[in-house]
Amino acid sequence: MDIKEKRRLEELTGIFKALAHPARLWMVEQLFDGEKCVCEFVEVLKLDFSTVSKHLSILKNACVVEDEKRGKNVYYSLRKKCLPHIISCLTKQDI
Amino acid sequence: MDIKEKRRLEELTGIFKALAHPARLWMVEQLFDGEKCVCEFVEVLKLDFSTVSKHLSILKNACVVEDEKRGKNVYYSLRKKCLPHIISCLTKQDI
DNA sequence: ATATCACTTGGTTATATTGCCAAATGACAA
DNA sequence: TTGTCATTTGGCAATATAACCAAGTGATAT
Repeated sequence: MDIKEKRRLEELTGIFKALAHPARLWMVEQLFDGEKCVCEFVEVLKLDFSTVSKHLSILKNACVVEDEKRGKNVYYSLRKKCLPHIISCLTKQDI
Repeated sequence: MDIKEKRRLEELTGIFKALAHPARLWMVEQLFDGEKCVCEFVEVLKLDFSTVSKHLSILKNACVVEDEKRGKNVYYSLRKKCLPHIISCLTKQDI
């Protein structure tokens, strides 16, 4: 296994790691129907602002989501557009 | 968020967790072109037999792979057949 | 300029994951 | 039966992850 292959695997596992937490996966699913700002997540998840922010930065670093600051708020939106399809595949039994 | 929704998220994150390790992801990819026995993985990964076996059991518990004992060997094969497609989607930039 | 709002970053502690070694298991072979 | 091979399980130490609180930042409002 060469260095290039190792980097490919690390990038891919980075995406899976990012999705491998209930709060993060839930937030990703919320983005399926459009952007949300951080405070909207904090309200529902009942986690500390800092915790939610860190979760989102993990998703951002993995290129799963992207952010945009507008006014006082930061809006997150889905970057990996295939995720709704992927999650639907994985949810079905034995496909 | 109700109990059923929590269980759904945990099952899904279980799959992503299983894929969120380079050695496990690599093994999953090896299974794309057919079953392999544990010793074949051990040889290439240069990890302890016990380590590889535990990795495979994580993948099995997440329903990503299945195993079958034949003679002295245990053969693992892919159960989530959509994974080649999923990985190809996630590998492409911004899709 | 100062305050406030909506975050992000740093630091700490609790918990989970990963790796190895050693020991147990289960199938086949002698 | 005794041994060996292929694998799993148990236990432990090292490392990584996740949560909170506190402090920092950067935009708007006063």
